[in-house]
Amino acid sequence: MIKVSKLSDYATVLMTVVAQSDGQLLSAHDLHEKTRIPEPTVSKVLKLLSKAKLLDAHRGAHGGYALARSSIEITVAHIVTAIEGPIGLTECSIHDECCTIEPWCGVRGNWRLISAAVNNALQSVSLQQMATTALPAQKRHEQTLAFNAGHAGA
Amino acid sequence: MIKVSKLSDYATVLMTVVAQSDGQLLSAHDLHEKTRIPEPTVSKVLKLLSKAKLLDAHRGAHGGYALARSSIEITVAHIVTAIEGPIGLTECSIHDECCTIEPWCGVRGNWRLISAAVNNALQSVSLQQMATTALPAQKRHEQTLAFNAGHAGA
DNA sequence: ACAATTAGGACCATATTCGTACTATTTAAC
DNA sequence: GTTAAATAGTACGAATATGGTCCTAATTGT
Repeated sequence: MIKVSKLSDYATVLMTVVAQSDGQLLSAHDLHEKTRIPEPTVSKVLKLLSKAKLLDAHRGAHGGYALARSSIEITVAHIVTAIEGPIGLTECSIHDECCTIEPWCGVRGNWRLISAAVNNALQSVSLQQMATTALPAQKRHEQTLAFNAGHAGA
Repeated sequence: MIKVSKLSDYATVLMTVVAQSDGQLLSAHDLHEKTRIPEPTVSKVLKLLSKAKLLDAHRGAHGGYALARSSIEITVAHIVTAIEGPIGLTECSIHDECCTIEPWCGVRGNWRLISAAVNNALQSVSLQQMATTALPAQKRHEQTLAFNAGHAGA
């Protein structure tokens, strides 16, 4: 199975919750309580998201995290990249270093193109869309709901 | 980095070579020589591809493998699925079993949609396209070259 | 000053992946 | 019929990646 790491998955959950908090600061502890993700792990993920400038961190008493940009401008691709680094399906899609079979390999160019297509798929979903469809129904209908239209054709 | 396993990568290389052999049987040993992938590993991958009915296996002396279907009908998605099982970016995209945070998780539906989009990207590239663009230039121009047009918009 | 909070590492247990090896089965050629 | 060449299936070990935890330092509101 092609998969994103568990940490990336957690990251989307956490970002979604932050996006739903209307700019209020949420600490690692708060987010642990809301998501039940183990607290040290929450902390680790938040640090990575902050380092990638997707979250603003506020230290000290009553500190916490908030979105660094509007949820419309943040995509799933940003989140995954923050945790795992550049998106590519094979090593050679990202680095030029040859693998051991490189001189006999004719498919490298193809993998680069496929990786780009996957990247597009992830870029086509914004955090706002994630946060909206993750909301209970009564809140959801108040917001734009272009999710399916947005990426069904990808 | 989101990635397919090395074995899946090998599988695309091997399938590409088989596709370029005009229906002639190729043994695991032949393919090892053409690709420099370690022979036991070649053998393992071929078994998986055969089990998935992407290759026909012929046992016995002068046996080997050939495509089970036309290279137009085989996609990268088929190959990756043969090696790694169903394509999904998170566990919950494929299985309904809840993960530990399931009751607090609002993003599962979104991951299913994103996984479907990625799946589409992989389905949009046929083995024929891989094999064609992987060929040396003089052979390549004799064949259809719709690769870029085929998935650039995905 | 103190308490609450993030920053940045280091660390370990576990799971996964990759490559290999072994045995059984099938089939063509002689 | 015997032999050689090939795949089928399974099991296994080493290397690697991942997930989760913990510790110390730095920052900031009360």
